Amino acid sequence: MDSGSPALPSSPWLPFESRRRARDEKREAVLRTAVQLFLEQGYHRATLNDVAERLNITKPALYNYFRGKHEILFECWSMGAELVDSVITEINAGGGSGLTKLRKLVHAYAELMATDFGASLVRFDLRDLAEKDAGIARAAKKRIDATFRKYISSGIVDGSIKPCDPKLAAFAIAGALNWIGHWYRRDGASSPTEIADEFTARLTEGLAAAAVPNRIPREKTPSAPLSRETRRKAPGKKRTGGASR
Amino acid sequence: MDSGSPALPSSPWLPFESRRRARDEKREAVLRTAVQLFLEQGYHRATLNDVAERLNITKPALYNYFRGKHEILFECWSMGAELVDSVITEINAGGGSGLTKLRKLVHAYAELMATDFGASLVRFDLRDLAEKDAGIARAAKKRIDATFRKYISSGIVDGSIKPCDPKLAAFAIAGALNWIGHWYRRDGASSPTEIADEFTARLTEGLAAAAVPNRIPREKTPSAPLSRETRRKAPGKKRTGGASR
DNA sequence: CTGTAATGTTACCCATGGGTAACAAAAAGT
DNA sequence: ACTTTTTGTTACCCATGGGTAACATTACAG
Repeated sequence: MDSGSPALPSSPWLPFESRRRARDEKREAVLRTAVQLFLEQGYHRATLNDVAERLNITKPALYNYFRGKHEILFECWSMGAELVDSVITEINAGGGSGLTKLRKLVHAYAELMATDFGASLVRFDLRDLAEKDAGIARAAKKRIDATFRKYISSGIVDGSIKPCDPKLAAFAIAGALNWIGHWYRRDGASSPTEIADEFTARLTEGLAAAAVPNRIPREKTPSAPLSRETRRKAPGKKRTGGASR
Repeated sequence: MDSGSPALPSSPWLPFESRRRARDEKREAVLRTAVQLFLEQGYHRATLNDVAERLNITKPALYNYFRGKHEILFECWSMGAELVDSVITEINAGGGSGLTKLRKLVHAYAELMATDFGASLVRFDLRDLAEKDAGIARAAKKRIDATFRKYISSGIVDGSIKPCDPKLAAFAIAGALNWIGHWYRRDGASSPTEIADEFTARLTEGLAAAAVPNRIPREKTPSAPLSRETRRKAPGKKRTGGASR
């Protein structure tokens, strides 16, 4: 009975004692635990009781923070989407040819797929979302896809990428990247960085107009996909009024 | 009551009349309908009642042909696996460099992903299978992955493919291909053949050791991925004894 | 202290859907 | 014809798990 280990993703609810700390930290703790469980067991097999149990609370307590299971799923998915969005924003801010931007995107996206929230982006089934949320998700996916195509197209224009069908090329690249979310294991042979490096080379060398140095030119690529502070949410309460998100 | 359209994948059970025909045809009809429903709604949302309804029968009738829902899922998955296996067998029988074989595989696999049973291969969650079946499925996946790696490795040896990490290269290629199963729509802009041609070029030109003609050399590539007769099952009764499969 | 809001808990409800039992009606033997 | 097997049907069972109600507890304002 007393044996249970202290729950892997450190839980703000210590078994039976001090229960303080801010609301948002708890919300996030729920999401971290949920995304992990959804990934390892699948959304339908993972129950809210499971999620609650890992957090040392009971199912109804979850309803203090979320409307229901689908909302948890959606917010997990959103976390991943925000990560991608900030990656894109960062790349758009910088300069470079179409090929350069594409390589940055491939590299950062590959690393993202090795994270829980990143993987949730491609392993969760949009059909499990409420119709409204599914719409948002579809739109986000479309934006991401459009970005791949845009980089490729502009690369063709500026001469850094050889002519090809941007749509299918984008599908091929995104597919290879998304698949990482399905096979990557933390205890596997390759580290996220190694994978990202190799994929960046492999997926773009066929597109490069001329023979170019293989490795991604590390102009300023940070080791982490993005700076920590970029993705914070509005921390305001909730509970009162709008379901806006 | 009489209005219902005749159900898209022609059903051997006509609404309320002649019920003849062989057992196996019915089994296959169940699988065709099931795979379609599982793909369009997802395994957990698609109910056996749904499946039965589309076939003009009722749920318990399905149990004349299958042990339960997971068996149906597994057999759908198996259909896809058999298709891939026969593709591989065919390629292995033929000759050619590592690169040539890889291209054939990419081409055939791409076309397969545009079929229901092919897509089921990558869109069904192995965790929904019984542990025994899941083992079989994992083994099959491993064989397929091994084949990709083998072609790449042998291509490196025979000089047709430039040196690279066969494992990651195989993941990248398989990922791009598998993703087709997620985005391909019959009513989309690109036909399966177009997709297969483009992917064959796109995914292998970066690997080719020298500049080579882009398009796949159509030595003998049949338009259909494989000959119809290759994949028939043991048609014997069942019911008595062995659960062997 | 004391009232109120925030957060938990225990004890339920109940829709869903896989699976089964018991029976009906064709097909197939004999 | 008659039994027997195959293949359906109708009518159930019941485990699961999301969601809710009612109550307990703690934090904090005043």
